[in-house]
Amino acid sequence: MEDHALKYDPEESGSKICEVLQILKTKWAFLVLDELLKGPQRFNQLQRNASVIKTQSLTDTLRHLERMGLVNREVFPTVPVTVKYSLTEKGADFQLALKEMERWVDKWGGRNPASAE
Amino acid sequence: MEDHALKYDPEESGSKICEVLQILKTKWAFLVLDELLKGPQRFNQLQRNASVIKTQSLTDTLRHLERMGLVNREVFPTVPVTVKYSLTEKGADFQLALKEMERWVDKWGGRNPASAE
DNA sequence: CGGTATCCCGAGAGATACTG
DNA sequence: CAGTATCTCTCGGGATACCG
Repeated sequence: MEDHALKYDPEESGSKICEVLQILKTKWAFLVLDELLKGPQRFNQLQRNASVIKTQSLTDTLRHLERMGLVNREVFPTVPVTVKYSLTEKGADFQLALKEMERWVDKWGGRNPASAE
Repeated sequence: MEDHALKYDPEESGSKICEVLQILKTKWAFLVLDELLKGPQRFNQLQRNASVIKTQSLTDTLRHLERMGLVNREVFPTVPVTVKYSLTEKGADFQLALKEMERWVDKWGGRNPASAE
C-alpha cells in the first residue's frame, strides 16, 4: 500500500502548495473536510450529505485523511457497528482555507466578472 | 468546446467548495496561481519555475484559468513572440486562500503531528 | 451499518515531436 | 519563444455486488 503518489518532491518543486495538494490528494478531501466542519458524522451521514461522492471514493478519502492526521475515526461496538468521523485539530485548522475559498467563490461567482453574457 | 466537466451541480451538492474545485479544475491551477503571485511571467519562465508541470498541462491550465477569468494573457508581437501571463483581480484575490494553505502546511507539516514513526 | 472487493471507463497528465 | 499535436498510460472515480 504505502504512500504511493509522490511523483514530485514538494521541496524540490519549491512550493508549499504542492505539499498541500499531496496531503489532500483528491478534490474530495476538500469536500469531506468541509462537511465534517459541521460536526462529527457517521459514514452514512457523510454519504447522504455529500452524495456526489461515491462509497468507494468516500472510504478512500476518509482513510487517506485519517492517515494524514486530519480526521479521527472512532468505532463504537454497538449492535450494528457505529463509526464516528470527526476532525482532528490539524483537520479543523484547515477550515480557514476552506472559508477563504468559499468567500472567494461567493464574491467572484463561477464565471468571469464583467462578462455580461 | 463549451464548459464540459459539470458532473455534478454545485448548488445541488450544497457546497461552494465544489464550485471552487470546478473553477480550478486541476491541482495544477493552485500551483500556477501561486507562481503568478510572484509577478507576471512568460510561458517559459512559468515552465522553469514550476517544472513539475509539463508543457501540455501548463497550457491547458493557463487556458482554463484564462477562461475562468483568473489569468490574463498578453501577446507581444516581438521578434520571437512574447507572451505575458498575469493574474486578474479575481485571480489575485485567490491568494488569501493560497496563503492560508501555506500557513497550514507550514504549521502542520506533511505528516501526523504526534506520529513518532 | 459500514464498509471491502471488483470491474471498467474516461480524463488528467507524461513524453516526444513538430510548427508559426 | 510559445505553444500545438499525438500517443500512451495511470489513476481517480463510477457502478455494482458482497461481507462482518
